[in-house]
Amino acid sequence: MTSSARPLSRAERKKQELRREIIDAAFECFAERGYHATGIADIAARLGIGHGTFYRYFENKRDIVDHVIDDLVARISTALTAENAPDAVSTLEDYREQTARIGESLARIFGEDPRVPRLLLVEAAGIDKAMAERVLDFFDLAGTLTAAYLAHGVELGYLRADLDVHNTARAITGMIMAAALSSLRRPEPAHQRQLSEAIRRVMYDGIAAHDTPG
Amino acid sequence: MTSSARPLSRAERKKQELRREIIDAAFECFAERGYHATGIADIAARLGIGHGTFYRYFENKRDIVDHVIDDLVARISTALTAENAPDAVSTLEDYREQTARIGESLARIFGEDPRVPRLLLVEAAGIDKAMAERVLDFFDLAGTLTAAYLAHGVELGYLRADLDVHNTARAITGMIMAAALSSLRRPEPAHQRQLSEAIRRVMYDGIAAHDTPG
Amino acid sequence: MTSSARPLSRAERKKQELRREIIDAAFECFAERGYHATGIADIAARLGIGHGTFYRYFENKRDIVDHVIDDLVARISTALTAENAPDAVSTLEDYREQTARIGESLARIFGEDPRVPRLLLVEAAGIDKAMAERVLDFFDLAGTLTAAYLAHGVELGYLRADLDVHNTARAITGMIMAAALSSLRRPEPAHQRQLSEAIRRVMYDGIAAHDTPG
Amino acid sequence: MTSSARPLSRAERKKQELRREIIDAAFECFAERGYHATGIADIAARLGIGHGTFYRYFENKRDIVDHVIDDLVARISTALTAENAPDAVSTLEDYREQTARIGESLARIFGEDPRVPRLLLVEAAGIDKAMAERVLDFFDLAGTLTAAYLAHGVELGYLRADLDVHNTARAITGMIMAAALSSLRRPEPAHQRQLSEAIRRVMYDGIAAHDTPG
DNA sequence: CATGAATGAGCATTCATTCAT
DNA sequence: AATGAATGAATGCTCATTCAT
Repeated sequence: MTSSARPLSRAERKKQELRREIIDAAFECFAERGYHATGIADIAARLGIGHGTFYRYFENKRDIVDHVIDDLVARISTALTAENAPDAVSTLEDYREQTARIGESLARIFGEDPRVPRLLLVEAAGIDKAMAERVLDFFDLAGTLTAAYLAHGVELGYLRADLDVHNTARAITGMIMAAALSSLRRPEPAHQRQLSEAIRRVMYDGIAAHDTPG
Repeated sequence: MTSSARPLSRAERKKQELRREIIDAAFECFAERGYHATGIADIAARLGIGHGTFYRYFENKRDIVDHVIDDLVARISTALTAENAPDAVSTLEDYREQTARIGESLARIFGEDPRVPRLLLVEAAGIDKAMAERVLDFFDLAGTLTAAYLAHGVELGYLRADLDVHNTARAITGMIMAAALSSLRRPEPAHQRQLSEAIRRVMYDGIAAHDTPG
Repeated sequence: MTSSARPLSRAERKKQELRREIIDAAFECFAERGYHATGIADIAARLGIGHGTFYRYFENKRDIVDHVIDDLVARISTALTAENAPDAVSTLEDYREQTARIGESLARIFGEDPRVPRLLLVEAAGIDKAMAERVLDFFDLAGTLTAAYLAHGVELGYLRADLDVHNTARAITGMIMAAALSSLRRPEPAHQRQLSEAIRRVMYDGIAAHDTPG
Repeated sequence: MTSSARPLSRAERKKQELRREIIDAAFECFAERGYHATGIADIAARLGIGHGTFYRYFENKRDIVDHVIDDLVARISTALTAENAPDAVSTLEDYREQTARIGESLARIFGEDPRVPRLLLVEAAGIDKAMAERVLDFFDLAGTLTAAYLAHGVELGYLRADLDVHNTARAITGMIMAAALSSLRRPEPAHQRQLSEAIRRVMYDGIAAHDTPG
């Protein structure tokens, strides 16, 4: 899926390795100090390489941050699509379990390394116009994916027939975003679990008292 | 509330006026070009003043952006607390109306001038560590405010007794954030109204089909 | 002819003055060290100004060298056209005197400050493609000017009727160039005078022995 | 003339060959892009060799340009001295023919490949102080050679007895230089021939009308 | 008080050169 | 011998800030 030609020479492999390390170091720097406060020299110094070396692997400062974000988005996408497809479930019960699973996946990704949500939600949008667009694209993508899940549920009848699929998906994406942001200040798994549960309760039960269905 | 001594000399008043204009100009620049891409000269040029003058009113570039954000937060807070207090309602029906009212207020603020959500949600967090904290503070504040509404509803019995007030408030804040972000790309009032409605439907009815209470 | 509005404020005058000084300092640096070996810092240091100041007066390094060359060309043009017009003479005798005068003018310009021919003939062409073109333009211009003198002479009959005006002008320009170059190594006025005389002898008498008219 | 020991091993011969190719590639790069705009990598890339290899054959960038110029000067000298010696002629008629022959040789060299005059007259002098000196040396050399021809003619009586041999030689060199420069913009053989003819007419007939001997 | 000329710290980027493989 | 990955000195340029006028 990833590699095309197997026989990578040793040199080629080392090259790919360093490239990876530069992306990782850049990720760390950008997430910790912020994009604008990070110099190419900082990234290079973190790896103990000359800063000229950086330019053998990436065009310029703007180039690498794209790769860092690509990497993050890919990591998240992979984690999410791994075991959860929109059409993998057929009952509300299954769906609740699936959303719980997805929630856990997200919690793991964002919770394990707070730099992930920090870079994605705090730093990225402020880099420049183009990156802000990318971040908005990312939210749109998340909304579209979520909408697919919802549409499937409506089709199969376990979700409200009059559900505004796209806008509800946006609302849900917003709640996920809130959870990710909240993990920056309250990274404890317990808290994240509770927030995740509260989100699911809102989704399934709403907030109103039982005897007053609205 | 704001001013203490009334008798401002004419000079003093002009000074306050220019100060205001600088804040506004800075807001426009930061929102349009981004904080890092904006120079003090840009702000001054927009007003037709010398850029040295800027420094008679604000310490430095970092200083003014704080004031710009203060200003925004104050504007939003004012709009929200104007006619809506957490304890102003006592039935679910009233509460629905109140949330609708609040939603409209927010839609107006974010929808009227897309630079408001852009600066607050796109630019601000990436400025530096301190500003990122402020943005997170802002979200926490929004959550705390929302929590007060929810707590009032639980107390009066029109909201679920087992509602996780704080985390649900965070989730709701997230949905509002999503709406604000979405206004950047889909500023049409109709769309904003639909999204707002979808959010309220999630809050009151959840997403599940009626005959399957979960 | 030069200035349009008289009432230049004191500040404006100082600005023009510094601009002049920067051009002069750049001329000196470029002529002495060469364009590529000269840093903006060198130019600024020579004037005792901060190197940021440089950029208040000129776009970039490439910008100023254009102004330096403009300046040189203007200085030379002025000196040449001062008292010598192609149609100011009507006999060969007059023409010889005019060429002698022009030769002296050139000798003065190139001889007084060897950095002038050095920058123009040694440094300039190697700066980049665009400047090389400018230098060639300059030679073409010199050729065109010279051609005008020759054409006038042919018309009035004191120069050969079958003179290939344009190519002969190019040849003469070449001899002038040789004289300018030679002034770099043999700047003594006596030598320059002799070379100038030799050039004129070639022009008027050719090199062949009298009794063998070719 | 060039090699001392005959039996060059096969390896040795290949080495010499590559050395040649590097010089040629460097010549092309320097002439086309200019010395400063050419990187060692460009030269190596043109040959398809690693740019580390370059340093096995030449000390550094400055080193090779010396060799490139050496090569050019040698090529030109060879072409000129091939069949034309200062003392090979004894009449003005012969001399005219000889200068025509030399002119044709030069025209061929400069006209065949415009990169030759470009590198020699446009790029070289701007490289650095030392190279500028070399270029001036080259002109001096050309002048000295020409002076030898003239001296021979004076001695044999077919050139003016009062000819200022050295300075006239410089003037003639200047005309040749002008022709070479002109070939950059007007490379058509016809034009070059006309310019060449005009130069010879100046040399032999001067520019004055016949009946006015000056 | 307002101005904008002057400043220089700071940073991205290039490229000749070295050297381990 | 050939290679090209690594290096870091060098430099053009920006822009927030100061201060003399």
